Amino acid sequence: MFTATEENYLKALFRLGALTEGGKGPAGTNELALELDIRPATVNGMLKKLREKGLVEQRRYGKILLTEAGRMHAVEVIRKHRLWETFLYEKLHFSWDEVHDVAEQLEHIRSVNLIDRLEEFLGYPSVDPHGDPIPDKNGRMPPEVRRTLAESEEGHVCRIVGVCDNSAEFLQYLDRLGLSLGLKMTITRHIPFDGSVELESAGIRMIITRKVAENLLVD
Amino acid sequence: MFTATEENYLKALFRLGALTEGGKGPAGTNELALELDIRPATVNGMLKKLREKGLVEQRRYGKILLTEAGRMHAVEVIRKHRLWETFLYEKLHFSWDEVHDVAEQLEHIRSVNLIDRLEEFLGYPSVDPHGDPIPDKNGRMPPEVRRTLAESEEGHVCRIVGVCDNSAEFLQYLDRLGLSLGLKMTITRHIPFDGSVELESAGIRMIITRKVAENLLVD
DNA sequence: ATATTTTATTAGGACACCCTAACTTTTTTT
DNA sequence: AAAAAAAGTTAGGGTGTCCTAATAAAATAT
Repeated sequence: MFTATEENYLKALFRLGALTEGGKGPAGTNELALELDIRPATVNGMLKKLREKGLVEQRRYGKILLTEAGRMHAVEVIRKHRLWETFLYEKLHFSWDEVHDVAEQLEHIRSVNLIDRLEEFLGYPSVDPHGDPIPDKNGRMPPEVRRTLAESEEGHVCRIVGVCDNSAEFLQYLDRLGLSLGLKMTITRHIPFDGSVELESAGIRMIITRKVAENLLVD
Repeated sequence: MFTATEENYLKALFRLGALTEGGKGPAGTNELALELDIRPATVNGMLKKLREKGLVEQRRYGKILLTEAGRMHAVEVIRKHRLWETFLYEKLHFSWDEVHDVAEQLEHIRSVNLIDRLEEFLGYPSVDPHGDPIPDKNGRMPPEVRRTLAESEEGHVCRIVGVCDNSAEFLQYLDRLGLSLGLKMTITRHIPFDGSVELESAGIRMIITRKVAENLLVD
């Protein structure tokens, strides 16, 4: 049906919010090229193909929008990616920052049954190891409740459910801080001076910077 | 390192026994083309590339031999294929005849850790769902004890551990006969007239043809 | 409103992998 | 040993995905 390359274009467009409703609004050729790390001229050619396949709408010199078919398939690929990430993390004990690159390959495996059976095997998870929601087989995203640690109230007991920044740099830094997915903690204090957050977890007290707090999602 | 296409060529050569020691001996361009369902002219070009990469040895108009590097990589791909097949069969409950096509894609996923972690997760299996041995991470095949049902002695109690013929046609036929991997049975009688084998399993008596018996591996 | 900058597109080329048709070399048959 | 058959190779194309360089259109700044 679709090549791995085409799927990557759709996924990137979805990430950029190339949807009519909500999101950051429609994307342009250059923006997409930047996201994919592919030259605009190449992207331009590929967009022609995606238009002809009815996955994308775009007028000459105009912005790019995913069609309903395009959006559906993008979500399908995202679903595969997140389920594979969950598998790698939970079953094969990959670390938080290792899962992405492998999932990037696994998401393109074509099989009628594979992904639904994987989902069943994993026990129908609703979020991946980064805390991102996993769409169901009909393309529906579970309702997302994203509150960052920075927004959480003092005295609140919560659990890390995800991150905003998915870079290996950030994820490795979290590991060094001893912060990992699922970690339960108490927010001891918000420090007004620089926005740092003081918290306590497993008897250990620590202070994390505002920037880290803003990139940690909690329940 | 290697493309999926190159890996498929190496795998096919290994299957054809393009090794100095043992096997069916070296393969030719046409034979390889037939195995891969690719035209000889195309195969010829690809062989040039594999020669330049040091994976294959071949003189003009001569037979093809895998080099040590070529053999090692072929075995690595076979290892991946068989471990994925085991995963699909045991964990995701794919049927015997469904696993191959998906494993054919999964075997090309590139990752330093993935396959070793998968192997650990599966508990270091020594054979795949078809009864074929799974090479270890150093490329060594476990000793293969392949006895077919046709060669088994009367009165012997054994278990189906694999098949010789991997075609979907055969595997589906086995399903219809109620024969599946791991099935325990007693060989009641060898019928000299046509080579049929009478057996008993879970209180049910059945007769299978010589051809089927020759394609069933037992322990 | 014109000049500048940004964005989109076209033109022309490269590489991987596949094809058919024609040709050459080797092997087999007679 | 010559003819026929089989196996291997070369020539010339096609598609998919990428590139750089040049050009055209749109958006922004002056």
